[in-house]
Amino acid sequence: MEGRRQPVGFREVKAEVLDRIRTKTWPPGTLLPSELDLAEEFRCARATVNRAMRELADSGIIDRKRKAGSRVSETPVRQATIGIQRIRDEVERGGAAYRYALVNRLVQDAPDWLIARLDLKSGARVVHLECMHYSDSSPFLFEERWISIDAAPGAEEADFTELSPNEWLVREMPFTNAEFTMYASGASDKLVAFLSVAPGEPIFTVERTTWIGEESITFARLFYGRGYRLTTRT
Amino acid sequence: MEGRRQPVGFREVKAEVLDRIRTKTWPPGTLLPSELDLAEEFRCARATVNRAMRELADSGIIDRKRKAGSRVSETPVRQATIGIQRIRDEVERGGAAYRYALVNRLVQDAPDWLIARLDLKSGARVVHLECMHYSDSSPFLFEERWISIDAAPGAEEADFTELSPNEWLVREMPFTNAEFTMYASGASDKLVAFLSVAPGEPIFTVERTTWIGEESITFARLFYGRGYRLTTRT
DNA sequence: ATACATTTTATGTCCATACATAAAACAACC
DNA sequence: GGTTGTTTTATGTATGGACATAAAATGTAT
Repeated sequence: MEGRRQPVGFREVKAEVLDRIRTKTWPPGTLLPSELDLAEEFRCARATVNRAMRELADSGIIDRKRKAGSRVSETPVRQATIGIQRIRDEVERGGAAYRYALVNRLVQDAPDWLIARLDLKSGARVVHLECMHYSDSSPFLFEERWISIDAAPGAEEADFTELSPNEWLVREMPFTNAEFTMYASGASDKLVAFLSVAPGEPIFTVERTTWIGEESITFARLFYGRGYRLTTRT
Repeated sequence: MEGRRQPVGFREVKAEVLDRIRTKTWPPGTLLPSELDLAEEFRCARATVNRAMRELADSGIIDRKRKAGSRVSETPVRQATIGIQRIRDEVERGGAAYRYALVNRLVQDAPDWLIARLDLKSGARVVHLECMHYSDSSPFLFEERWISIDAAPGAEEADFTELSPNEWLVREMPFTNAEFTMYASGASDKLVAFLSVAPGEPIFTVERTTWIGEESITFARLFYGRGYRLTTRT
């Protein structure tokens, strides 16, 4: 007879299931035991198994379907997460001092490509900004941004000389939804000047579109300085 | 008197809390009501509120601490997720035909930088591979890869002429942990030949280190062809 | 005042149960 | 055969209760 068992939590269940998958006790495609069976095996409540399995499903390791059960994913689509933070925080986390400078500010009619991208009304007006972010006085990134005045009326009054649009938006329109696109581009003449790079030099570039609910707020293109690397873990 | 209320689920709680944050009923920094209070307000169980709040915390919108309570995050670190899949699936998802070719295969002593990166024993042997992935016969990406023979003995026998190391690893060593680093690099002479690009042309590059548990398996450098874009949403 | 011990409290987790729901499996029918 | 309705079942979620735990707040002794 064993004594009092220590409580089995969802972490243990998750770890054990993951281990059986890794060691191919349950190879890809296997139909796993039902939550009820697993709960019985681990001597815990079904809710505990459910949470473990839900988290495994969230990270793409198993696929679940009502009635059909859970099976080990055959074509794994693993979810890697990137932590997106303010540019200031990104710089300061590296131990450097952050500095910001507004390069250009302009209120204009939204160009057609922007109307299409943000799904604006034709003739909508936007604030167009160009700014620099520095890390210890060396160029960190050049930012090109358009803000919809309809969606963010305050943007027309804000002058963005002290506060970067990045921080202004985080303060005024917090907790939006965003889409990020990353690619490599070659440095244009403008970037040569601002980022101190050679013409055509590879630039890590991020485009960011931001919505609040269904309404689009802003589109930004971020050109990172030489040597920038973005890291993430699964 | 109202009739029978419809059940309030964690989704509704989450949406309502999110809405109050967005509309600045609860601006950044606000200490939110306790789970018990929210459960009473929404007339649901605390577990329901707990799940809603846990998911908000997971996505970086609120910060939670025992006893201290939950507050709206002031310096939001939003989590964006990237779906990582097999290169074949990535190509085929774009509607193109996938083709793979092994360029070079070599068993060698691990170079020092790789020993450091994968934390290998000194003198460890690795399989070094170079391969091409095509999308509809146009170059999609050039892959440089090293696989630890200690961690994946089968790699010494596999010839990788038919099956790409990417797919071989997914099949043989599924469900590993990985770290991704993305940056922009300039095309080297080798890449000029394989990716049909100009010398120095900006190349979106990904480095991927993979572990199974604590043991590192493989390191890969992926050079994507012209025009590649990686997109993610929060 | 400072250091240490105690209480309080909000979150973290687990449990047993219940009912909802989607989808597979089956049966009945044409 | 094919179509349609019914049953079964595994997951999805809600509930109320319980105890664990971390950390803030408070009290106590030095």
